[in-house]
Amino acid sequence: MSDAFDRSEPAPAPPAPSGSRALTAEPPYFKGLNEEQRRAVEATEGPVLVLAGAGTGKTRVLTTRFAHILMTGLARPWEIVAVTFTNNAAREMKDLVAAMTGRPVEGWRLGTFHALAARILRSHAEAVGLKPNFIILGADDQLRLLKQVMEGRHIDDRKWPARMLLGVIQRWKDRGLPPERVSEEEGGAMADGRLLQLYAAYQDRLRTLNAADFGDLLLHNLTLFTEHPDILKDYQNRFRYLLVDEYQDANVAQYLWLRLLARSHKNLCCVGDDDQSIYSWRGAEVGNILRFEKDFPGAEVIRLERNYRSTPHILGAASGLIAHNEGRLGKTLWAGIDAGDKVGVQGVWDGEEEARVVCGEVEAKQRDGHSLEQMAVLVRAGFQTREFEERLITLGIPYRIIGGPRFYERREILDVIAYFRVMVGPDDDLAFERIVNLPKRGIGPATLQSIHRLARRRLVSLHDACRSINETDDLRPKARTTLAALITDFERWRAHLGALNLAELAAMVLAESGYTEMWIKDSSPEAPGRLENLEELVSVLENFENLQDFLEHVSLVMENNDNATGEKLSLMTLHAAKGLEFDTVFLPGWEEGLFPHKRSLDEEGLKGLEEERRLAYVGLTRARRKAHVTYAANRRIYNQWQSALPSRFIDELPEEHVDAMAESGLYGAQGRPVLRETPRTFSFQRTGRTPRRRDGVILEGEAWEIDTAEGDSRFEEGARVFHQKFGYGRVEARDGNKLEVVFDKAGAKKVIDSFVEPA
DNA sequence: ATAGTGAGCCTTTTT
DNA sequence: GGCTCACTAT
Repeated sequence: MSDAFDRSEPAPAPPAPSGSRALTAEPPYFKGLNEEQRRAVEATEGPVLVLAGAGTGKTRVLTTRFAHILMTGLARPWEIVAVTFTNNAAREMKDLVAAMTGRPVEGWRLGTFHALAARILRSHAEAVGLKPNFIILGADDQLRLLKQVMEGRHIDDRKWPARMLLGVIQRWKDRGLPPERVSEEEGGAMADGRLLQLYAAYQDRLRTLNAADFGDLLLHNLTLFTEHPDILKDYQNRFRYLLVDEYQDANVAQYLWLRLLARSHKNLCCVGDDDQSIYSWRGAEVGNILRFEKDFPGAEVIRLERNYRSTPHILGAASGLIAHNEGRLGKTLWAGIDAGDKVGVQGVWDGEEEARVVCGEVEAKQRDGHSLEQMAVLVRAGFQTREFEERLITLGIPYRIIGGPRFYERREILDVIAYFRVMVGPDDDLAFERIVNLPKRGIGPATLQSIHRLARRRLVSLHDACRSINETDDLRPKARTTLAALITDFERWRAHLGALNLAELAAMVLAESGYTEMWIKDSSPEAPGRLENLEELVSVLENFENLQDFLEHVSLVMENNDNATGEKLSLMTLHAAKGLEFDTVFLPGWEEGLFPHKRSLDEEGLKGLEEERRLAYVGLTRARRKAHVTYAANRRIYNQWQSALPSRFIDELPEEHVDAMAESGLYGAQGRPVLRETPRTFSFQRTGRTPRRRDGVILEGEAWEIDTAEGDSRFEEGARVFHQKFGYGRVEARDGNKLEVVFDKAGAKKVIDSFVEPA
């Protein structure tokens, strides 16, 4: 943090009145704001809650407010803190404000909660027992660390999955509770009643490793602020205006953080929508928004209800749906445009047909001149995208998946980063452990354990233990020399740290460690993609001065950017879609069990159901002109066919805003496999809009595949074929509809005829 | 002792 | 279908 630089910047002068605007004192950015929006922008002093329904210009208000504070000289750029939840939102806001004000963005306190908290923590790391260069652990490391701690305490990972325990610990952190503040009972019977101990031990390990996980960033901030009032005071004085986006997503820790920072000046403006609260499972607390007026006495509440996005039919459908929820603040959205199309609701036979129908509709829209950029498929769960992807590939429709595994969560990226981490901080045991046998060096679990023992005995890190391993005869000579060589390698690379630029250094490490070679030799179909990612990583490194900065960037900010170019259809989860909008939105999978998701209902009951309903509300309100809901009677979920009823949410859509579509032929069997002994029990009724299954016959998976083939495969021996997963290959042998194909990359595989297409 | 193979597990949402 | 765990061949 370069405060000296920030503070040396001169205070902004009030905007110079431009010639044409000279008569009206009103700044240009006010143009087009409605009454309420303008009020939300102008009410700069004191606590303000802006209840902004979907599509009511929330982003506009937030950015204009930021610009307004800046341009009127109420505060200098670094005195305004603007917090978002996603990097995307932060970037968007930055761009918009920069465009509005024409000012450079350096020194702005605009970012995600996590990024801002990390920055503060770096400045005062010692106060919470960390060093300023602490590393931020991702999900992967967290889990491994917890597993290690569990192993040390003989807590059975089978009986108490580390994943689950980590979840509980994270919820504690979300509530701002360090181990010493969790009540004894709360741990309950989990982990044989020792979960609380486990939490404490986990935190100890983190500190020893000079590491923080995501939750710690906020948690340590709270500790810092409460134990060091002088530091808090400093930030309270510095941060004169606080702006918060998506307040309904804030967890308790984030709420406390805001409350501490806003305590003296109270200039806190939170924008949110209780109807779009969809993150309770990761600790978000709708109560925050419902309690705002109580928490901040004298708060002004401004409602934005004029919707600028969707047609009345879409709004009507969404409003009718969300009205089934209790305990909301209540808003009445209204639109000023023509009615538009009703929400389409369509039942289909199974997931495959659903993908066909939706993608067919996409093609039709495209032919009518609609841009793929303006269409999106929003699913409940990640796995649903697969069927769509397959269909889109077949049809040759370009698409992008938003969300999905983050760039930095990919295996190869984590591996390389682990190399870097060991270079920067040799004591980073987690990173060291990750790469010590990567590529394979013959250092197996047994050898690793000896190293652990030695490290513990001498109270040094794994890296240092290896360095002195030659003094002992714990290990076989072979392992010893390998390890010695690895340590030497690291020392050599480390020596180049200041001299070479990062990209060069990375290339060197990748080559000399044998890591790149490992993937070159790998014949799996993913290998080429991984190599590409490695190249991308190296090129990203060009932009960084030192590894520290890069590692921070990677763990907090870095996103997928491999799909930036070209016009594409967007595929994403409903969660990922929040804040976005499209002309046309497809909402597949509206079935009981999937949406609302069974697990949500099982675990959270009515609360879970209401959150699912809000998710449906979010989905519908993403659409500007048209929303298509579909549901399938049968779905294959990990290789098992399951039948399902249409989602209750479909029944909750007001009839007058819905158009139930039943295309003849959709249910006809022509061109489709005829299923033996499995009469079609799912029929669409033209009159009612909620078709129901008449009985519960379940479709067998085997019948499906066998009956797909009419006879022998359509492929000749020797034919070139393409498989979505394995790539290109050559048919070697046939057996009915089964083919034996030797793939160029993936080797010989037996595949079903229908899974490949002519190359 | 390690690496490669096969069986059985789960599978929402993510900064 | 992916991941972890256990077994077997080297």
